[in-house]
Amino acid sequence: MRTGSKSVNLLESVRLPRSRLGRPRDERIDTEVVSAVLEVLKRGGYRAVTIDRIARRIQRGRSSIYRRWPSKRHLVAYSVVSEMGATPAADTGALRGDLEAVVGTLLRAFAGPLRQALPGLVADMANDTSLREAIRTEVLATRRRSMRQALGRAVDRGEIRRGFDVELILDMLTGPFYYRALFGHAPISRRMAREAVEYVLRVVKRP
Amino acid sequence: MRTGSKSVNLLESVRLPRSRLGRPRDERIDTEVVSAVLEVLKRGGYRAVTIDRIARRIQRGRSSIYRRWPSKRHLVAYSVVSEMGATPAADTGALRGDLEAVVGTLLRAFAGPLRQALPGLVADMANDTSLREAIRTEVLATRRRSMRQALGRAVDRGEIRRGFDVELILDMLTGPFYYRALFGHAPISRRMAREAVEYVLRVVKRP
Amino acid sequence: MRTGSKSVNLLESVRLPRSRLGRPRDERIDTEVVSAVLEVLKRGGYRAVTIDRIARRIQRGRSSIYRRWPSKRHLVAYSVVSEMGATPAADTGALRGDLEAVVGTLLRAFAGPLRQALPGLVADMANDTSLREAIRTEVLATRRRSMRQALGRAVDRGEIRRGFDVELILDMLTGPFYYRALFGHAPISRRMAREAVEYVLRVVKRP
Amino acid sequence: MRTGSKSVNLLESVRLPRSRLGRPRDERIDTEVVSAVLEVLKRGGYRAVTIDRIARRIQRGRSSIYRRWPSKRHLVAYSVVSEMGATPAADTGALRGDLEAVVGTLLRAFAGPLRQALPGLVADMANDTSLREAIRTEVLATRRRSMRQALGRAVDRGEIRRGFDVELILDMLTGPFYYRALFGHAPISRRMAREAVEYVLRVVKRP
DNA sequence: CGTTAAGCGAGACGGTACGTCGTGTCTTTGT
DNA sequence: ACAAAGACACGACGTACCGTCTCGCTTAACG
Repeated sequence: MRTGSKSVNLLESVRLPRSRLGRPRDERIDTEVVSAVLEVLKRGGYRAVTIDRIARRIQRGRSSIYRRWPSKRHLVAYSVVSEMGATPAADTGALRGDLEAVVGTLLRAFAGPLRQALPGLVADMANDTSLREAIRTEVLATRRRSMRQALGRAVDRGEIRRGFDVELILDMLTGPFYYRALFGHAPISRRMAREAVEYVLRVVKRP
Repeated sequence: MRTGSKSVNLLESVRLPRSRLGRPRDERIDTEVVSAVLEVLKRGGYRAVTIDRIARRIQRGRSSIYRRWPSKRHLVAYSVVSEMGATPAADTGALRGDLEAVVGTLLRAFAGPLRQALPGLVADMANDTSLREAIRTEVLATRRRSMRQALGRAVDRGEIRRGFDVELILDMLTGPFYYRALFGHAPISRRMAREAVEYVLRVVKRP
Repeated sequence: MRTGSKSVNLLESVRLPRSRLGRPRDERIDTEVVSAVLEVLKRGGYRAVTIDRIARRIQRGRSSIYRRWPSKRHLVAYSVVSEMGATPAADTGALRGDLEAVVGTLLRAFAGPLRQALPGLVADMANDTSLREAIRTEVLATRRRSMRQALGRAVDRGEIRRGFDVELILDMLTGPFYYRALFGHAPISRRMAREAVEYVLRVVKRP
Repeated sequence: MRTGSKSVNLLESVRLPRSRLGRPRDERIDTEVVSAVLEVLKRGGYRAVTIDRIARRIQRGRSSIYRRWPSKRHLVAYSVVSEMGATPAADTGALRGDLEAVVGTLLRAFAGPLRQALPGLVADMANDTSLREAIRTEVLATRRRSMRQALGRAVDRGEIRRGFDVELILDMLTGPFYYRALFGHAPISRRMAREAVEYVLRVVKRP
């Protein structure tokens, strides 16, 4: 966010330079809004997040929110993303370590408000292609890229075999987290995370 | 559905005997509603499904819908479930065959209107505990139970090892389907289904 | 009511002979319905009178009501009328006595459930010409006719002058009762009734 | 209406100064709504007045109506009242003149849409105490007060006797108008209005 | 140092879906 | 036939959000 004109980008590493003219934006509002969203999300779920409610909660005008995010769904997406941090990756030297870092991030993410927000976001993604793209490219893609690189390094090190379906491996590692978060049929636990890494390693290990 | 009073149950294996009193429900309406929902779902997604639109489409009163399902989300859930059929399983004699039957069902399911409905349903589940329970117990649980049994049989036959995390295995097999359906970052293909079975077998095969 | 086919007549002095075929109507239902209506009327006003509520209250089917009265408004009209009795009049030999008899009836009428029913009935009359006619001819007309006759007798006796606007006199005598009943700006009391007669006599007395 | 928050007051002699904050209400909508209501009232009666119909007719949102009036009945009441104008009275120097002014107003009122609206309003008044009070105090009370004053002046001038029941006299003068409007058993004519005044004068004239 | 462009708060506005309720009719089985 | 129960079509109600808009006021940087 934080652009001159509203943007579909969820994250922005660099603050886009805006016009110097006029009253400058109150930077505090950005933070206030996001944390209000996360709070409400945690307590009432996606449905409880109402632009009006958020605005009243932080004693600001609704327009101050709409000036920064083009719609409720973008706001929520941004809030969630900024909470869980986009940064995954790490190069520990061994595949197991790299994968454990990844599931560690997921573990933390699904403990927070993401869990509450996910269902609603997923629904909105279905109706808003731009949001879908944004989340796909700005959130998922980053993680997946770094996971793909970790697998690549392991192949190069001769740690694992080659020729497996990389994308599917990624999905088998992380899919269960999303799946459980959405349907809640089983807990997302540290133990489960450990096992998931174990099983994936078993699939790709040299024959 | 199809009970005397509105029910939270999504499916009913046995037609509950309803009171003989009064004008009997017009069975056709049930079907008409469900297929209208599926059609609209396919063409416009979850948001396009409106009780009013459905009613007008089939030339019925809105009350006839509300008499059968307590809310829109229950209606959609029921429609989708009845479309994909709750029936999973099969005992082919070999684990590979059993698992292939399972992913085959998923493959077909995510080709139909389920894909359109899933995001919206998932969101509603988050806001409606009763719906969540209903889907969990009436849809997921059935599938998972039969998968669990298939694994059990394979263990008994000595086909695979024991001591793995059954639930996680189930999630690693089916999770990727839901995950891809929701985020659309990769296609749900026959090939992918085949590989998924392959990888799972690799995890549970005897050492 | 109590006709073979539903009728618009509110009152029926003579029981119309109905077909002997089939199961005979349960006469008790007539009474039960009417008293239920009057009760509900008294406690909740016109709006509280719901065909469904009445039926449930007396443990009968709604159709048993619709079989007897063509609509809610006819039912209410009938109930009210049958409660206050259509009979006005009397020939006491002196105008004052005759008029006092009339206002006495009104006094009693507006003490009962009529008061609760009147506003709603009045509204329905505006949308249902047949009801309007029915009430006009079967309720008002009777009273007015007898009042007119009382005035005629007084003229003949030389008790009062002639040449006044009879209809207006009737309205000035009874209008205030309805007016007060509808708007409630002043009480309908015994004293007020007495004065009304007094003033009317003053208008028509010989010069 | 026209207050900051929705009000039960039907009329406001003085425009209450509303908050300067926020986008100001579009004053045109007030007028548009009211005249649409009056039109519909005239052509279809009370039942034809539907918030939705009114909104569509003037090409506005329904919320713009609900923002101004808490319910349909309040809207209709306001519309009717604002049409007939609350102001009666006048001091012509002679009682006859004053009373003629009063009945003149009534005559005009019952020629307009009031006649169509009255029955429905009367019914709603029975179910909504606040509306009842509003109409009583803001419409009837004003008229009656000025009539009472006219009678007082006449007494002071020695034009008429004292000791009569003022309230009843008011009801005998105006009651017949409402009575006839509601039941339609006799026309509301100029001649009838003239006679009514005549008769009332006869009642209160000095002995 | 005043102009000026933008931020800000409040709230009106047009839309759209929701779920409820009441009406009067229709359709069963049972009596 | 009537009785009881309840399904059915219809349509209004009032509520809740959404995202846009329009005010008056405030705040800096620019000129």
